[in-house]
Amino acid sequence: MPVTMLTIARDLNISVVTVSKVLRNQGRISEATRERVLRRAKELNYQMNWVARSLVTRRTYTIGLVLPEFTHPFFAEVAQAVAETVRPRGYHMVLSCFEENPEIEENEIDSMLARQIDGLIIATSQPPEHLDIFQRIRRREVPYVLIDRPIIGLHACFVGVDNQAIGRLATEHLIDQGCARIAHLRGPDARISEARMAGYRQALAKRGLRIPGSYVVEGGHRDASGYEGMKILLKERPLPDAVFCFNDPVAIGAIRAILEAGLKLPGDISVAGSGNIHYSDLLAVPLTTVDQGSRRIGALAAELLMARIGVKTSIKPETILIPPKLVERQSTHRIV
Amino acid sequence: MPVTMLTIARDLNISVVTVSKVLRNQGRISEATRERVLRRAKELNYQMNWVARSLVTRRTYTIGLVLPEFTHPFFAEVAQAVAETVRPRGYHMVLSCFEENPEIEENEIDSMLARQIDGLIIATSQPPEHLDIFQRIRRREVPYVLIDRPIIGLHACFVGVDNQAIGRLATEHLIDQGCARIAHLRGPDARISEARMAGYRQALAKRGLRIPGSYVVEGGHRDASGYEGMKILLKERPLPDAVFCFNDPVAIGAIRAILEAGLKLPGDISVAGSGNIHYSDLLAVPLTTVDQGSRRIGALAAELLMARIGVKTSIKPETILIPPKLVERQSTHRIV
DNA sequence: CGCGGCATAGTAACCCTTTTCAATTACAGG
DNA sequence: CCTGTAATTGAAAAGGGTTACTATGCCGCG
Repeated sequence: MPVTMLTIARDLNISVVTVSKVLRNQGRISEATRERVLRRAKELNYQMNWVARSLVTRRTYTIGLVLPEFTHPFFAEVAQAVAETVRPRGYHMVLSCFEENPEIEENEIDSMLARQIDGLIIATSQPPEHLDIFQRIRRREVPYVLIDRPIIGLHACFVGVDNQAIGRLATEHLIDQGCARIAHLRGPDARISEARMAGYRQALAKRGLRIPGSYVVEGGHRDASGYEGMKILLKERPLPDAVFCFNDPVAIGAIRAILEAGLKLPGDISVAGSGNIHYSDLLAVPLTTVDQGSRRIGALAAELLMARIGVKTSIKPETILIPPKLVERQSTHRIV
Repeated sequence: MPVTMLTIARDLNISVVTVSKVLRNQGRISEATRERVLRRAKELNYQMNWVARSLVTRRTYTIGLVLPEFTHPFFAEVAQAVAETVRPRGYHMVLSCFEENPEIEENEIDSMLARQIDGLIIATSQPPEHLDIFQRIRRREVPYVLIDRPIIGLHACFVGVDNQAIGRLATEHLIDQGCARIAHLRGPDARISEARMAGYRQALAKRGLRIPGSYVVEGGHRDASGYEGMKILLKERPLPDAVFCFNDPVAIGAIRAILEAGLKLPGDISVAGSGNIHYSDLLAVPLTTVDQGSRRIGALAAELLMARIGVKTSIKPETILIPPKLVERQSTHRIV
């Protein structure tokens, strides 16, 4: 019932091969038949069956984007950038969200591989001791690039932000504002969180500041854990005069806790986050943050991936670190 | 090179048909061969080629989600809900973002159809006079459900919020708070925006309030146009004492304009939005808004679609209107 | 007149799986 | 020993394209 190349071929008393060649603009075809084919195709409203084509060409013109969640503005922006980069080149993007669950992530990737996607962009949650899935990707010879969360020792492309620089940038800024008792609400136990904390410590060391160990509180990556973490910090004596937060949601949670405690912000405590999420300039207190260039990460990752699709010679993996940029707002204004 | 059913079949000296049957748990197969096949498949790490399967079954187990943008929190939440609903049923989601451009939307949908997706969820930008694309979808007999933006007269499933109720709810709330000069920053010229305005007018009429026509300002759907629109409203005399905004981003823009003008919020002017986007309780002034149940919209649309995939008897289109819920926050607190 | 060369069209095989239906085997019953 | 039935297995044909190679016709040229 659906119109295929065979329909056109029979109508015109030619072979499907000729139709195929015309439709792909490939091979020597006389102008006359080319036009007949094109016209009939339009009349019948012929649409290529990409599944059939994919079966033989082994290209689906579809890439997979695997993210922990979309509702986090950072990932939403990455996704949009990837989609926009990839669309003009005729690629589709299948999107999967694994809710920070490594098993779901693994299954989704396997399932994408089974569907023969041409490439993968992944913000992985795999622990460093369980990297099977990447071997499986490699065995299939599907190019992939990691974003946001690097895995050291994995011979793979990576596009992300320089997390240590984020920690340095934010902390130095707080020091520059006159803060001396700078606490840190760190993220979940993972590479990123550690890098940011390393930057934090580095900045403190460079400026000769010593901070009690209890000033660093481990938490999650959402506002709820920022709220809880800040409540712990608020019991510290002496009270910190600044907090560098793992990311903006955590900072937002922290701000809520601070304001609830009746403290002034800025004034009693300054807060800096990271991510520069949309609307962070419209919060209760406009948030000083570090921009991670989420759109650039998405666009660059997509371009890197495109460049690797279809080239047999496995090029050397590439790592792109986007330098972060401080965005100064009210939450860290100097108290005069 | 890749391991296929044929690889397994040859290894075991049986036919691919048998392998296929085992792998699908279908047809009568002796326990002995079933186990041999399963074991060999695991040994070889066999992965089904879904493209090949799709070609014959005409099912890709992939649905398309077509949105104007992901960075808008509403759509991000919808997307996440769709993904989570669809994943446990073995479906993938290809996501496309058309940047409010009807032509891109059309192309993307066509291209998804060519890739044989099993169903579509669309937040369309097509003008009511140009509905070709929906005919094309229908001709392919691909089920689809519209979300967020209905098209009257199009015999199609729809899941969205009751926009008129949103306008009523927000406006009545403002009236209850003692406001009498209630302005409206309406959205772009489209059905949604009109419905919300209709609800706004309805509430005013019901309470016997008359409002000058200049109190309604047309704009876009982003914070920038809320900012501009509010600046226009601020020139009105008498000054409005409340604004019902098309959505939260517009409300956020309006708040910025109000605060910049040195007015008190709430106090001089109350602001209500719609959407209840993540973080709207953490804004400079926590925003009273109307929750649109974005997650429910995504989940219900996905379920509706799933229910229609694979059933030949084209069921009657269904319309689900989610009743909105008022979320009261500081931006409309009664001034005592 | 025969041959090489070019432009165009077509044949057959293949991509990997499912589906339909026929073939084979085993076994019970007459 | 023959027949009928049930349980397994397999052969062949899709499904809609692409690819490599072959066939055809026409031309100019030695």
